[in-house]
Amino acid sequence: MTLNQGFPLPAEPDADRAGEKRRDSRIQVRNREKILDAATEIFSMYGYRGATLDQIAERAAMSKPNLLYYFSSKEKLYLAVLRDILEIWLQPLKELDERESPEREISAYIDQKIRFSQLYPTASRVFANEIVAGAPVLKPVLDSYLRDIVKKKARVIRKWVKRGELADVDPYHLIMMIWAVTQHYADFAVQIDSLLGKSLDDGRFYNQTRKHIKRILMRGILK
Amino acid sequence: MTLNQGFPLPAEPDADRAGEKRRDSRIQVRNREKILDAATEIFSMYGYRGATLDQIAERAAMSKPNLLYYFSSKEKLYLAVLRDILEIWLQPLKELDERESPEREISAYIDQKIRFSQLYPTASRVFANEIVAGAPVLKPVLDSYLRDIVKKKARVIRKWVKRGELADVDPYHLIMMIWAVTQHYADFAVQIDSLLGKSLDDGRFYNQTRKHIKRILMRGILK
DNA sequence: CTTTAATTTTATCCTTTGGTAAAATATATC
DNA sequence: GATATATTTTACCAAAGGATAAAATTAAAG
Repeated sequence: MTLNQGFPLPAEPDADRAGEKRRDSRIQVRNREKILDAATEIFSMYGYRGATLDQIAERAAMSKPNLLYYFSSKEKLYLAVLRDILEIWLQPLKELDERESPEREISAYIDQKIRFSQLYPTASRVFANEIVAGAPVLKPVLDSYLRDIVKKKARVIRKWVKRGELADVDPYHLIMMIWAVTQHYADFAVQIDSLLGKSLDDGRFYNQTRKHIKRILMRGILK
Repeated sequence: MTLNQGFPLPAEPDADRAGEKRRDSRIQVRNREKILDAATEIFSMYGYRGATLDQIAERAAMSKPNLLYYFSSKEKLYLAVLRDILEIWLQPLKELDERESPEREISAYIDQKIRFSQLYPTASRVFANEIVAGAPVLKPVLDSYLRDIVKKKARVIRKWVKRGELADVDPYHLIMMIWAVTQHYADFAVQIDSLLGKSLDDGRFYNQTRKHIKRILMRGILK
């Protein structure tokens, strides 16, 4: 739950978070959260450049200067949003454990990823937007932090393959395939709604989707 | 090659395309194309709202008013770009033929989709942007045109299942899985570049990706 | 209750942005 | 090569957008 732990996005030594004077009052916490939620939604629809502080302020039910009292610039606000998202986005991958069976571990990983799509679809879209845009902000993180984690986990998968517990798949492609499929249900939710009239909010559909993805993928990679 | 044929996006009866006077001169054709290319790139990075006509004009190496001489508004330009993209985006799906084997047809479909990602990554990103943003412009098309095509093709897949040539997969989920995986390589190209230092431009990587996706998916769905 | 500090509002600034008008230049047609 | 037409440039404009200043209000501390 604790955000920003040893995290590669600079932890703003700015007026925003620092000051070190009085620790966040009740009202601070509440308003920050309101703003972050509103920002996530607006950024998810319009991307960084397309979003406006007016829209965000309106959705957070406060004036623009008031918003700027909490986050001193649009950029800082965007960074704060991304930081929160990346943290929860990465968590599941870290948990892949080579000592367990690939069947169990990969299955659990898919579960967690699709869960994320269900719980935080807008967050997923902000992330998608940032990456599709060429990751102007997150590039350094992708190049260092993410790269390292994925490399480590690729090794785990390769070990499973060597042990003969998994078909001969490329670890990187497998990981990306899982990302692609699970995130698709959040990022392209409108399209899915157009075609099926369903969303992951619908518990039945959620489970059907989850099982279907797992069935095909697991069949595809298990020996 | 002919764009906009029986196509659901209104075919601007505007000054832009119409006039009916002189059919597009050489210079018209050339400049329109230059603008569309530039617009595709800028829209792919910033989305509709985030993109500016100044940027597009600059990339097209002409002045903003000059650009507006060819496309009378930002919105019309965006529509023109989307129209072109959607046409080529949809084409492959239409070709799924129930008289052929699912093995052959789905394999060919995946090939075409990944090819699109290789040839038109920026176009794919414009499309992704539009959908992630909630399809403000394309929603009507998704709800009608796309919906119909997909429904028709879902029937084809179901037929294969009934004939016992395919495992018992849900046709919609299968189609979306293919979309998700193939488009991922264009839409999230930066991420892939960060992790692997590769892109679909690299012929070797392109083929490896193509085969890998197909291997896992086909194994997952064939009987 | 004051007094001090935190929060919110109002007014305003400067830049960017989509778009227009009209003049200037190039291209085509007779 | 003159005349009409198409294209490009230059000069603007009004609205939107990120940001700041300072006044007004509210909450906290003693």
